[in-house]
Amino acid sequence: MSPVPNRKSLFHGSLDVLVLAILADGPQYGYALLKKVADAGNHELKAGTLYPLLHRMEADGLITPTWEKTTGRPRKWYTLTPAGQKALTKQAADWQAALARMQAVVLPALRRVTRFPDPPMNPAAG
Amino acid sequence: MSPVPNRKSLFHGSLDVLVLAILADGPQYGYALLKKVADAGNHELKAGTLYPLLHRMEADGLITPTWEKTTGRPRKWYTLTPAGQKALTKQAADWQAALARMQAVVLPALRRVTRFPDPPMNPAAG
DNA sequence: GCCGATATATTGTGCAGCGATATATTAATC
DNA sequence: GATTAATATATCGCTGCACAATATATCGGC
Repeated sequence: MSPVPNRKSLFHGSLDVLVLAILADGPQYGYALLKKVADAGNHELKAGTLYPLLHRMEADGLITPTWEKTTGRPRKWYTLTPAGQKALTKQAADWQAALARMQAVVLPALRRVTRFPDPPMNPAAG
Repeated sequence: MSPVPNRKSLFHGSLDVLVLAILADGPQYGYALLKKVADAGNHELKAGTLYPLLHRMEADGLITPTWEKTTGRPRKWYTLTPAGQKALTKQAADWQAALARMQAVVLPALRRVTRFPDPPMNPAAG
């Protein structure tokens, strides 16, 4: 296990959930993940972000690597372990809960502001 | 304006959206925000996080302060400016979009993993 | 006088995410 | 055969968010 992370921020670790979720669909190698996430229109995942993240997840036993020798540079395929599936279940559920609470505040506010974009200065106008 | 922030991470700035959204409902002072967020079951907002955040938003002209002299320590009420409303509109909309893309990946994966929590080792069982 | 609650604020630290860079392999282009 | 581009993994240093710790101020209750 890597040292206890300080992931306290509201949606810190959402990248972990994203990667775990993709791997739940089947093994992937890093470069393919980069392209996949970029193509899906999701927040562009950078190589300098992904590879350390994969190493962390591997160190935590959530994913396990297999080298594939193809033409060109060899690919490192990552497979979700049972521990990884468990982590995905928990983290994704936590994420859903946090999301719901967040949405309960944001959606009404968004509606309110969208409906009244620039409230009049004149109190008689209300 | 403060120098261009490096807010690139997936849901970085979600705290900003949360605070802006609450302020869209009416002016609040810092300590009340702390209690409000904690009571709402949302990720507990810490004083060491909130006050610098409020100062940043004030410096960016998104909110404007008014001191209230009450019994006890004076309160600093923050009101959403028109610029703040505009920022909320945009940031919350961006947030919704990012969310939808994220959910499109996470929800199916969560269902899949929940339905097959521990796939059998025996290939003949498939 | 002291403690606890209320209330704002600053300082130092940990670390996630990123830009920049390095490295390896192959195919295409010059 | 040198150069470029695409594929593919990896590391290092920087920035800035969020937090713990701490300081400060005012009031009420003991």
